[in-house]
Amino acid sequence: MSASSLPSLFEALADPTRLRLINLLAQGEICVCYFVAILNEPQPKISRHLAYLRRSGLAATRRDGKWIHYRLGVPEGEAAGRVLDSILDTLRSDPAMQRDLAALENACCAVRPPATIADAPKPKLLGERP
Amino acid sequence: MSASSLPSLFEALADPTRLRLINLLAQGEICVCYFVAILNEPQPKISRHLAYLRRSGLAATRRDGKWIHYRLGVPEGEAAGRVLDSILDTLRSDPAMQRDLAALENACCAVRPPATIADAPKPKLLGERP
DNA sequence: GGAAAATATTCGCCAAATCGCATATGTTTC
DNA sequence: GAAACATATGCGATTTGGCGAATATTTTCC
Repeated sequence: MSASSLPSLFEALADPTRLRLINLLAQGEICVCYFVAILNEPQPKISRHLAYLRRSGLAATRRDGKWIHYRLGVPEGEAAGRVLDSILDTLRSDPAMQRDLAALENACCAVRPPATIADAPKPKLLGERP
Repeated sequence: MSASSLPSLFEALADPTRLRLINLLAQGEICVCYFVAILNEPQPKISRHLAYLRRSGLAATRRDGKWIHYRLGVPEGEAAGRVLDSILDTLRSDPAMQRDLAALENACCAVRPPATIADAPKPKLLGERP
């Protein structure tokens, strides 16, 4: 990654909604309806911010029937990876972000998940204990 | 630093001119005319971006007669410090940024410095060999 | 094939950021 | 105190970004 691409990386990070999305994406592969349910924001808003992340190379998608799963797309370059890692670290240390992560865990493993994500495919979280 | 302040941190970093300024500021305390000379941009543009950095807490100033010296103002919070450190690291690894640093060294130690900074106070660079 | 569900996109509007240019402010010097 | 210098700020124009509301697209299900 050349420094000429750093400004656009930071533009992508300069929005509270996108930071929340990135924080969740760090957990693994998650489908859109989960973001809508957890952030509790209008679906078009979520979709626009996810599209922004995809355009900026920070996210990638996989279609699965009518669902679309998002995952982190790490920007190329070792140094950029370190930047992103420390950012993810910083996010994890924030209470509001921890609340989002807890809500994700909750939605994943709930016996009776909320109606909006009732039959959505479960996220594939990284580093899970089997 | 709470995550609610992260977006504004990233907004501050989301500009090529400000990244160049930050890269130079990482070297120590530098007065404005050096930035103007090294970046080779209009003085009001430099001044506005420096003011932006100051407002966002990333820079602090010290008046010295008619000159004003800028230095990095590290944002509070251990995690944010790590973010900033890795960003500075990334900047250092970029060729264009390295050119700026070389130009700074050059301007500092030149026998005949360019007229625009001829009698400006020399920057106080950190970690210099005495 | 038509309804329903999941996701994406368009549109109009408003707030904010950047820029170039001109000008103001503060400081020194003679 | 007036001129010269270093730095900051105001202004108008342009661009960009985010939002809500409505709508389009793609896929499944019956």
